[in-house]
Amino acid sequence: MTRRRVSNPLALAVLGCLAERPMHPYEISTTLRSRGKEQSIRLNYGSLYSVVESLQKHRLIVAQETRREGKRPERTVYAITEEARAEFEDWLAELLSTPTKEYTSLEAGLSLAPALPPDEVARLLDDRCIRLEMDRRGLQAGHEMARENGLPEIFVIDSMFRQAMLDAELAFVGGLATDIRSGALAGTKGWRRMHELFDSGMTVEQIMADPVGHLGEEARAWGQPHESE
Amino acid sequence: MTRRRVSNPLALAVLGCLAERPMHPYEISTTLRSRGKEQSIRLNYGSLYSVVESLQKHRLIVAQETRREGKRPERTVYAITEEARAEFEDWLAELLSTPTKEYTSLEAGLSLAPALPPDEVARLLDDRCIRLEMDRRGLQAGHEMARENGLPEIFVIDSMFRQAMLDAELAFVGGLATDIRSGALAGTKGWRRMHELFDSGMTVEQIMADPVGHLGEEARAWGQPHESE
DNA sequence: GGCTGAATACTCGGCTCAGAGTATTCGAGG
DNA sequence: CCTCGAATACTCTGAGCCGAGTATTCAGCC
Repeated sequence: MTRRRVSNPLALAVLGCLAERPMHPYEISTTLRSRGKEQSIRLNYGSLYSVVESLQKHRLIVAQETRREGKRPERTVYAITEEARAEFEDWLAELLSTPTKEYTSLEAGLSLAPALPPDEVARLLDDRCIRLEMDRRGLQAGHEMARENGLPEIFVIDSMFRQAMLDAELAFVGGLATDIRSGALAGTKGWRRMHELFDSGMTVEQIMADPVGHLGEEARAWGQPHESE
Repeated sequence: MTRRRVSNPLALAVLGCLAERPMHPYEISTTLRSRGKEQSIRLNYGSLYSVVESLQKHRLIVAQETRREGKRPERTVYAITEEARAEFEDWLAELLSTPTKEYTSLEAGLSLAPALPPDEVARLLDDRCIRLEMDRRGLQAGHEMARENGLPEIFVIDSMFRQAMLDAELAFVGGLATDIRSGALAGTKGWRRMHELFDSGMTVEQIMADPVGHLGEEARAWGQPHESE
């Protein structure tokens, strides 16, 4: 049991919608989309309907009426329960106040980066910078449009956060590419030497049998596991 | 089909290990842990074994031998295929060069934050800052320890990235809490007024029937969906 | 008045993933 | 020499998630 009865953030958004007024699932999805929330909360039909069902099972929402309009498929309108209003606020408060470890793909990539030669990594990171800058311009344009439409910052705060993170990533990645090329990043010399040895047909095992001999004094501690807690 | 035959980043780490030498799954897991990669790549047994099976199914790794040592459970040693070496490098290059949209829980929280009153949000964000600073100290300590052990920066670059992101989050969240309290964040006045009306028993629907009347001139555009692409 | 494409409103099956549980062996300490 | 906990090496099951697919209606346009 993952602490919360229902753990998908989409469920929180559903509760948020139903806290305003009863709706049927499809209406929830269009509401969320029209408010731009699907940028911040993963939304797709499969998850939506299973989340709704799960919320219902846990009595956080109740089916209010099932009716059909004309010959359209029938729609079930759900309402939030009193208990769930408290749950909603509590959960939202937790999201805001409590950081949780999140795994990003760049982090995964960086952790394995030494497997590629340094200059290639630098080139790939430059590539990334270009793409990040494009994304950034997109976000920026969205903010300008929001402002022109009189939509205040608080309603696009999630997007502003994304932009701040994007800026930080841009700064880090750009700096890293530079430091790899200049050698300012500690360990780059050994890293480069290692790939030269690979190119001349050596294997990791051969090199690691005598790191200092092959890579120089700086490689003395490389074999050792880095504990930390 | 999600582009890559196997999409879990753990699979990439597995290929990375097997690129060094053949191993059995449990050895892969201990290797990854001893190198601190489980901080950057989600690793647990269930996923490890299903990822290995999936890699095998797609002929990216092959079972080399199955042997038992004493009465220990038998272990299957896997080796990487030539094809998979290329796949590994290509995938890793993609991770580094191509940003992908990632959903974070804070972003989800921020997108729904207007549902709580501004002063409570500011308080929650202060809380978050405290916790972020604790996490930051932990990372910092890890880096100092790594340096003392002679482990160069390139081998903890993923952790340094995490720290950079953490710093950016800290700056954003701290600034946001301040701006909410000072009113420097556009829309805060209406946001606060709205919760005062809630407290006096009004519903979202009643307010939204006449936003300007209830919230003032700045709320003219609030009902409208914010398109942007 | 018939066609087309967008919008409405879901359903379904397969795949991934988590993580608790199991069974054995080894080493240290009393 | 016996026990107890840590390490070894997985297995299993159910929950969650995805997104392509389905079926219908409606508005616009020639």
